[in-house]
Amino acid sequence: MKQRSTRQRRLVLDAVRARCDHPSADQIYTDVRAVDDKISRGTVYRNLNVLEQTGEILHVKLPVTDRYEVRADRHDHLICSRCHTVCDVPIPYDGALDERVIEETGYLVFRHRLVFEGLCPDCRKKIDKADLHGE
Amino acid sequence: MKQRSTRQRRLVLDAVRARCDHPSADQIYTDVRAVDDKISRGTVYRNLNVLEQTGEILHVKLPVTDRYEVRADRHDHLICSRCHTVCDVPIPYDGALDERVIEETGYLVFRHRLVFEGLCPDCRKKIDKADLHGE
DNA sequence: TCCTTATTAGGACTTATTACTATTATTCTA
DNA sequence: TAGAATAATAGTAATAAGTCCTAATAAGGA
Repeated sequence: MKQRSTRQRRLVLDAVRARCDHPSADQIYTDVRAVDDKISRGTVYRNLNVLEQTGEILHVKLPVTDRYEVRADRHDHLICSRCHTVCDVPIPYDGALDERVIEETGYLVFRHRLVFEGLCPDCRKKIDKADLHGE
Repeated sequence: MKQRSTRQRRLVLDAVRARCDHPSADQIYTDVRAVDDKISRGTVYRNLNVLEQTGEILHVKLPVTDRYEVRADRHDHLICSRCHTVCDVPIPYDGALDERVIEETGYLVFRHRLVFEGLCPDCRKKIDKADLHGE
């Protein structure tokens, strides 16, 4: 089952690369449709999975919905509870945590997913303003 | 909008308390239906949300689906990729991580969610056996 | 160029969850 | 303790995110 290079697959990869944020499958679908309005939803989902398998993109599973990004190395994420913007955390992935859990539990641990929840600087400002107005 | 104590709400809380694992909303729905086959899905979902708001139960958002449990303190989770069993990690919640991310990013961080992915001891055994048989 | 088969479009389907609406029942107050 | 106000309910429809299916298409090796 050797993989073929199709126009649709390239479009999906380009779409993920073109975004600097962490788009959802549906956002990628929308972007790709803007270039080719014949591409089907199933094709986009399947290719996102394929590209994840080959390591070309990263599949970030968030507490809410799945997101994708181009970075292939492991790292943690930060999501704003108000505007739902996602960003990477500038602290390295801590593999020692996985080792520690293996020792403590007897599980075989592949990896962990660490997501911080909070408010981004923009939303903090907006909420402070709203407070002044008695909301 | 003061909250009322209803039979259905108590049933939902009892159902979460009765389980030692991390049931999904649908599992709770099934359990509650076994006691009262008139309770509606919407009521179960709504009450799980209400009980989370009041702090009576904990809402654990996993990379896959949402789960609930009675423990009200923060802690991390471990999910088996094969049988999807969830368990608590016997390592304390690290609040210092949140502080560190606040300093590094300018976000206001409420909390983090840390989920380890791996294989539970049972599934490890089963997979080892399967290997011996050349699967 | 031709053949094999991976991949596709398009739609049906599934699963988890929320929204809607008329009805019921809890709790406050007289 | 009865009656009123309204929170909560059952039941169902609707939505969202993603998977599955099938006949048609096209990539890429011989």
